[in-house]
Amino acid sequence: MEKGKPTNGYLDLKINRKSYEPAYIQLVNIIKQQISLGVFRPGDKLPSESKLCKEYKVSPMTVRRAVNILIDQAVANAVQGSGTYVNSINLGSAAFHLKGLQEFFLDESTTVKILEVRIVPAKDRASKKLAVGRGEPLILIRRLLLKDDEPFFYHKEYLIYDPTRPIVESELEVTSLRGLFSGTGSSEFKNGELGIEATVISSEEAKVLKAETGTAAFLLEHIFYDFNQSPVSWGWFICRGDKLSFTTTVGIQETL
Amino acid sequence: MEKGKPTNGYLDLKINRKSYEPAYIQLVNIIKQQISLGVFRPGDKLPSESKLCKEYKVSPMTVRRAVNILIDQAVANAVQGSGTYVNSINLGSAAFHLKGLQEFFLDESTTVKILEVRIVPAKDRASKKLAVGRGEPLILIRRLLLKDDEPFFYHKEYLIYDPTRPIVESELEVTSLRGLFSGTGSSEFKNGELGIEATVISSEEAKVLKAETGTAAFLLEHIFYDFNQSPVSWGWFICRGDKLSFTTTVGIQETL
DNA sequence: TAGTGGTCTAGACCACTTA
DNA sequence: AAGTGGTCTAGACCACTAG
Repeated sequence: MEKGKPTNGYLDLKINRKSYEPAYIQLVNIIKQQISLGVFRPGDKLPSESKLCKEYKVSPMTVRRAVNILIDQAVANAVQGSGTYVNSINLGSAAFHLKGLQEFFLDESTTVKILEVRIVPAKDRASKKLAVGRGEPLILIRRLLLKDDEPFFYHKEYLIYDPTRPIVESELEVTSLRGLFSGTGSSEFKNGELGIEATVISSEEAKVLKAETGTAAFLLEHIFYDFNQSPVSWGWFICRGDKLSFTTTVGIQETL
Repeated sequence: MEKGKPTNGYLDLKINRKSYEPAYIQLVNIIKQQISLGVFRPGDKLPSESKLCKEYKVSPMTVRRAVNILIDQAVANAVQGSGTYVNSINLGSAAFHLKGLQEFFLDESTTVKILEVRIVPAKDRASKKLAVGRGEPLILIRRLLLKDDEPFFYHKEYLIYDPTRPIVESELEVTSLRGLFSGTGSSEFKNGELGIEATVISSEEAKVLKAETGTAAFLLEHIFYDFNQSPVSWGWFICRGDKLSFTTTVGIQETL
C-alpha cells in the first residue's frame, strides 16, 4: 500500500461532521461498504487504527469504537500485535432472535384464552425441573394464545405453589406474557433458560390448535428462576410449524 | 440515596487494578452482581455515570464502556437526560445461536458422504431463489453428514452452474461446510439468509437419515450471495428433531 | 437550570506479533 | 525494534429530561 494514499481507493469516502449520524457509525458503514464492494476481501487486513485515524481525521477512541462494532458483528476479528482481519461468512456466528414473537405478543389482536387453572401434584419431570418433591402441589395453567381469533400458541405452564400468595387474575391474562416478551412486566423472575425443539403435534395439542395430529410444530420450552435462583416456572409453548419460522442473515449486510 | 455513600450497600466491591481482568469488565460484573443480589431491581435507576466514576475511581470512558456492555446484553437500558434503568427479563431479546452446529462441523468424527452430484434443470422454486430462468442448468448436490458414522444431517443444495469453473472435489467435502460454519473457508459468499422451520421427515429423507417418516425434524434453509449480490447457492439441511435442539438464557446470568 | 447520557478528543502505557 | 491492538485517562461539548 502506497503511503499517504487513502485505503478506500476510488471511493474516498469521508466522515460528514454535520450528519446526525455519529462519526463512529459512519466509519462502520464506510468500512462495511468497502468490504461489500470488494475493496477489502475476507482474510485481508484492515488498515491499522492509526492509519484510519489519519485517513478519516478522527481520534483513536472513535476508530476503536467503530472497529469494535465490526468485531461484535462478526464482520472482522482482531489479532493483538498483528492486525484486524476481515472474516469469511460464518454460519456459526448466526443467531435467531425471538423479536418476531415479541411483536406477536405486542399485537393488539393477540388474545389469551385460559383453558385451565388448577392445583396438581408434581409428577416426575415437573418435580425435577422445579426442584420440589414428587406429589407436592403445583399450579398448572393451560392457555391458548390467539391472533385474530385463530389459535396460534398452546401454552402449558407449571408454577411453584405459594399458599401465601394467591393467583392474581392479571397474571393469567395476555399482559403477563406480553410483559415477559417485551421486558415491561413485573420483576418476579431474575433469569431463565429457553430451548427450541422440533416436534409433532399430539392429539391434545391438535384439538386446541385446530391442527392435525402428526403435523410439524415448534416447542419452545422455558424455565424461570427468581432472585434466589429457585425455579418458579416451567412450561412450554407449542406452535404449528406452518405458522412460525425464524430467519436471520449472515455476512455483510447492505448499509441501511 | 445518601450522598457519598457507596451505592452498592454492604457489598462495597472495588476494582482490582492488578487483576488480569480489565476495569470495565470488573465493573460490569460488579453491577450485574448487585442486580443479581437485588441491590438494584428491574425498573431501578442505576447510579449516574459521574457517580460510578467517583465510586470506583475510574474515568468516564471506562464507566461508559461498562454501561454500554450492560445495555448490549439487554440488562439495562439508557434514557438520555434521565438515567440508566435495569430491565425486566425479556424473552424478546433472547437469541438462539448456531455455535452448537459449528462444533458439530469442527468435530473430528464428522464426515460427509456425497449421495449425488449432477446437473439438473431449474424448477419453480430453485429458479426463483437463484434468479435463473426455468429449465436453466443448476448443480444439485445431495450430501449426508455423519457423526461417528451415524447420519445426522441431510443436505440438499442447488448451485449456479458456471461452465467456466468446474466443480472441484474439495468443494464437496466436509471441509467446505466446515469453512462455512467456522468462517475459515474461502470467500465465495458475501452474505446469506438463513431460516429455521419445523417439519416432518419425508420418505426420501427418512431413508437416508435412518429415521421414520413423519417424525419431527428441523429444516435449516440457506441462500448465499456472492460479491455482486447474485444468489449462488440455495438449499437446506434436515436434522432429526430428537438429535438437535437450541438453547439459550435470558436475564441476569451468574458471574462466571 | 441542573443533571443525565451520547459523543469525541489527544494523548498515554501495555502486551503482543512480526521481522 | 517497530508496529499492532487493548486499555485507560481527564477532560470537553452537546442534546435531552425533569423539576
